[in-house]
Amino acid sequence: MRGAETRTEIVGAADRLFYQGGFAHTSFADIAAAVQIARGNFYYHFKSKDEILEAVIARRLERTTALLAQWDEANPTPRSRLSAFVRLLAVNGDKIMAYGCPVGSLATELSKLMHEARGPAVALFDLFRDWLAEQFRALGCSEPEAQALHLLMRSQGIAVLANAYRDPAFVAREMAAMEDWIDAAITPQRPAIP
Amino acid sequence: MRGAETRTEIVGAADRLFYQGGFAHTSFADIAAAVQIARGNFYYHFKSKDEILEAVIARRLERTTALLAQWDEANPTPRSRLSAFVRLLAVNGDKIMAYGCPVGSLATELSKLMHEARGPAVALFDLFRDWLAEQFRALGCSEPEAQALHLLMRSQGIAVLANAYRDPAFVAREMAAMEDWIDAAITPQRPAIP
DNA sequence: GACTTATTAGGTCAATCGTCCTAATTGGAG
DNA sequence: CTCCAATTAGGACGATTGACCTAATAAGTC
Repeated sequence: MRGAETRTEIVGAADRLFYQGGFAHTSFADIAAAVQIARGNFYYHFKSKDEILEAVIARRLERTTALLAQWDEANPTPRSRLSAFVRLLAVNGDKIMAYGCPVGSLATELSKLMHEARGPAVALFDLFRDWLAEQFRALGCSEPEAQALHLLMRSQGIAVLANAYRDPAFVAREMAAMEDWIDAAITPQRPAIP
Repeated sequence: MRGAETRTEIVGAADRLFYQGGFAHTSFADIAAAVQIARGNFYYHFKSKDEILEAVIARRLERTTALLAQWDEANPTPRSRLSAFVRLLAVNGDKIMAYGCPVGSLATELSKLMHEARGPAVALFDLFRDWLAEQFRALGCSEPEAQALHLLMRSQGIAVLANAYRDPAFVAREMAAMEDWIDAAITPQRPAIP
């Protein structure tokens, strides 16, 4: 059963390298060097590079699902759960400033490559969107899905500019603005996205 | 002087291809096919692929500067100029849904490649940021640069999600939300980013 | 029209890419 | 211990990459 471990190591290294350097720019040689494995050995575990990408996306889907479940556990109220989402920008602040958002940058790259895995990559967005919408719905908001996409939109915009300018103050300021927007959005008298 | 025309054609084709398929994924063969030119001939006009990228960024800086000047001309008030910025999301809607934002996606890619042209690419953001800040300053806002970055952030977030979901309704909704935010931001009694 | 420069065409280069194949090695089952 | 399957190591493949070189051509200039 050593094979399964190797496969996991490959997917883990590929995940990290795809995030840091992009999918197209990461070669088998790069992954092989990271895992300390022979190059040809990849094809015992994966038939092609695209198959590694599939596995990486599957891994991210699993880990994201687990993260959202953990947020559900750790936060009793929908409002505090939304804050957990906002705080992710601070938790991963350094990585985001160095490499951008793993979800957004992968989806954008696969779109440009016209890669068939674009759909599965966008499914990562779906996880966050549906989870966020669930929180807004629990808070009695009128348009939970639109509000979820709005939060997702802001997090993506923050990630892109954080990566471009690498300014922690900007991230902190926009995180606070997100919190303010949430508070305003869940106040009944103000209906939609202000 | 045919040489200058050829160079312009090369840069124009490279600009489009870099946008549509990304910088790393676009080969000399791709550009050559687009311009109908011999591959080896590139090196008369450019010493390397990186030099083509420099020229593409320079071209984008020029064209963006011209666009902003045109917005200044066409719009008498700072408020209407801000709307011109928002409308860009609709004007380029189809391209954004297909390829994302040319500025954001290039900056993100060059960041991952650790390419030296990342700085010049981010300078494209500077043009928009400074121009937006000028409008907020003219409107007597207290933090024009932060507000400029906020608008830039929103446009980037919209571009990423528009590219991911390809949903025109989402873009239209968020454009309207941007306009509402601007109106609230330039109302004196409400200070900063709400 | 001769001459010189600017421009282009076409071919070659080593390096690297993803892919594939086969022999060696490992490790558990009988 | 033996044997068989699982796993790994290592090299070779054709294709493509960015880069470079040189000869042919076009375009002015005198």
